[in-house]
Amino acid sequence: MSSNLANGHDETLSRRPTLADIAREVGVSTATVSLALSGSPLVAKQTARRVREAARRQNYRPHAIARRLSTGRSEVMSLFVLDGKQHSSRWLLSSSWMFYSQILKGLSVTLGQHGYNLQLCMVGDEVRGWPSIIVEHAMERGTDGIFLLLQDRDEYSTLDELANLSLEVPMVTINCTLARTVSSVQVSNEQAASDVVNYLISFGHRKIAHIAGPSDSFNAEDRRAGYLASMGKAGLAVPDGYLVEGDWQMQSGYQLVQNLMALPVPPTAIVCSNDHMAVGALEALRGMGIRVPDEVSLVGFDDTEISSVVTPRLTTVRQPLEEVGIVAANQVLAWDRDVPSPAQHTVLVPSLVERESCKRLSG
Amino acid sequence: MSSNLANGHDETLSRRPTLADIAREVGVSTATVSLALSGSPLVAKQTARRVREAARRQNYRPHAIARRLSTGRSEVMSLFVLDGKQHSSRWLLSSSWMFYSQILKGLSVTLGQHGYNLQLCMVGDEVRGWPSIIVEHAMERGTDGIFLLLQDRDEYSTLDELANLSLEVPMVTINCTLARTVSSVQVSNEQAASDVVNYLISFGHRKIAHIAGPSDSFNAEDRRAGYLASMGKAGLAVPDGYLVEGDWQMQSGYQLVQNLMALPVPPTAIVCSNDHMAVGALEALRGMGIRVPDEVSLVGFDDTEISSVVTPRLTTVRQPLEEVGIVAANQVLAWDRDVPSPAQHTVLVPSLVERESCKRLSG
DNA sequence: CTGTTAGCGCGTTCAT
DNA sequence: ATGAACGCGCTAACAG
Repeated sequence: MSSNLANGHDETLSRRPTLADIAREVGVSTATVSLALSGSPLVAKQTARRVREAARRQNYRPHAIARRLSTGRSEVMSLFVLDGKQHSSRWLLSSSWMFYSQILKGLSVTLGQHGYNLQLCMVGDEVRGWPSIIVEHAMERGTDGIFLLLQDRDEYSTLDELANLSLEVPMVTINCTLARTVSSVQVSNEQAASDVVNYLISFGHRKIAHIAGPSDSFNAEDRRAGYLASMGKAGLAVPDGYLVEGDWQMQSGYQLVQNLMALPVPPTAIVCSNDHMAVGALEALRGMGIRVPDEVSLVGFDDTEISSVVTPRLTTVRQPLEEVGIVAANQVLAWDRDVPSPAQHTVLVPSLVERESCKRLSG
Repeated sequence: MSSNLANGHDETLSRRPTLADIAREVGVSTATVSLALSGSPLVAKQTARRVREAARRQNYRPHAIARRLSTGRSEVMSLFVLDGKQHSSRWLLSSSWMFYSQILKGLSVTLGQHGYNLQLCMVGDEVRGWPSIIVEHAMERGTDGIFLLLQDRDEYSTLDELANLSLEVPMVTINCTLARTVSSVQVSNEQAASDVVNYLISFGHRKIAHIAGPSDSFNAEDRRAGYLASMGKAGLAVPDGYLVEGDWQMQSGYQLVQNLMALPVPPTAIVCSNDHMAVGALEALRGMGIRVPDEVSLVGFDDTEISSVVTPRLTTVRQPLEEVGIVAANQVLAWDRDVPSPAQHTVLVPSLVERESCKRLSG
């Protein structure tokens, strides 16, 4: 019945209670209190109960930082999102975020279940030398694990700097493989693109074009490679002008598709490296009076929300991104327990989402 | 020219160098080293140089956790994203993420500039008693500031628990005001909705309906209030059936607009509480052969990407979300410097994005 | 200018 | 079953 709510123990004490305070009240030592509160069987039931009560009465909370110093575990994992060297407006691209968000969820939840906090560090264009930032974090022991979410190819020097430097902290790259020695988790965009082309081929298409993404993007390159692989394997030619490069934005899809259709032999199917460019293409085609999918089949990538909003609804590729986060989390968690586990490289498979923008070629 | 790269100092020493190690090499005390490395003017230029060199040679990094324990600052701020009591699929809602992402950027960048790390904690439906999680974080001194991103109204008990409990850590709620005593940053959704209605009135509309969001959402309620306020102020009636409630999803907009148009006196303009429902409404109207904006004007909310993709492009409301993050960050940073600053409540104003889905009523 | 010393709060021996 | 003592690595207050 103390009138002092904030601090049940009747002392003029603005500072937070520590193990010593509660030890004093119960009349035992700090060691006993520590053991009791962590549920050790070494302490007598009776004592443990009294300790817990005192702790509650004093509104005691362990000091996380002190615990971390003592145990040597920071209880924190860090996610570095490298936003590439693009315009800083890149962060606002919905396509980037539908990407980040699901991975974030996977990481956050999985790590949370294991008692880790997730630190988010967005590194934008403005920050030169991001590797040093990461190294610093790791070496200051502010983190027990590092996730590196990369979108764009970067200078090799920086990559190596990171791969070679032994951080003594588990690290996994997400969305790409930096080096054989550094664990990674990614989705096989190459296979996805390949599947898409095969799908179109099974619909009787032979004149298949590709609107790729920027060549410094990992995903764009993989998708391009998958496209080329399937075309080659099927013995289909890729005429001049069939493989063009956009910048992810709708506008570029809008313009590039016009070049495509102006070709001597225009394609009957177009694989776009993301949904936005596909939607741009869709609009341009509509403007040109070319019907989708009757005259041209169209495929997007990412299964963004817009792909199910446009008319016709866009056939696209969905990536299991939440699982990417979960797998990545589990990889560093594994490293954390039995030290230096060898690098693992996980590749998850995407799935084709069939909607209305593709049609079997009649005749 | 040591052959031991990992540890320039020639000792069989796998552990990381500490202040003591480098102090020993230079022949000064740890205190001097500490001061020198933090660039204190109290130390002789000569000594400082030698210290820096030794530090570099030994590849020394300060131990962040030790520093934090010593200084009492955790160097961390925490963002709690409360995902409401909805289906856990809520996290995947793009509309939520276009919301989160911009705020995240504002927070992350601003805090980073001040030497703080951002911890992200997603609290979903599955976690009962989220307030205790937050309290725990705060009381364990694992964080120097708390951001609370709330979407849905929650039980009052939990709110009060948080508002009353003095955390001794600055806290600001984002997107709503929990209590007068707790700082907050938000966008005036009420004014936004009000502006929208006035805009439609200025176009000659008088029969204006509203498809609201779920009533347990802060934003939905504010928008509904703004709608009612402007209607009332203009002396316009809100007939039975003109105010309906959806669930944010396209599907609900699709269905509700059909009820609206089946009314004895159907509206000539409809304010939807988000873009998704507006797009759903758009599709339904198209299906019913009702042209937008010629026969019915339509307004969305959020300026989601889809709003500029559909035909006609949707007039909507944009919120300055990145600025919300920046302001929130600055508020806790201010608190952090000169302690207990009084609660501040900032309200930012949204802006109407005029596109093609509204038309002046002719006649 | 520099060294000494005392915490910071907790976990963890090793005695008893 | 419990207590005393030490270590984690750094900063801060004071002494010289």
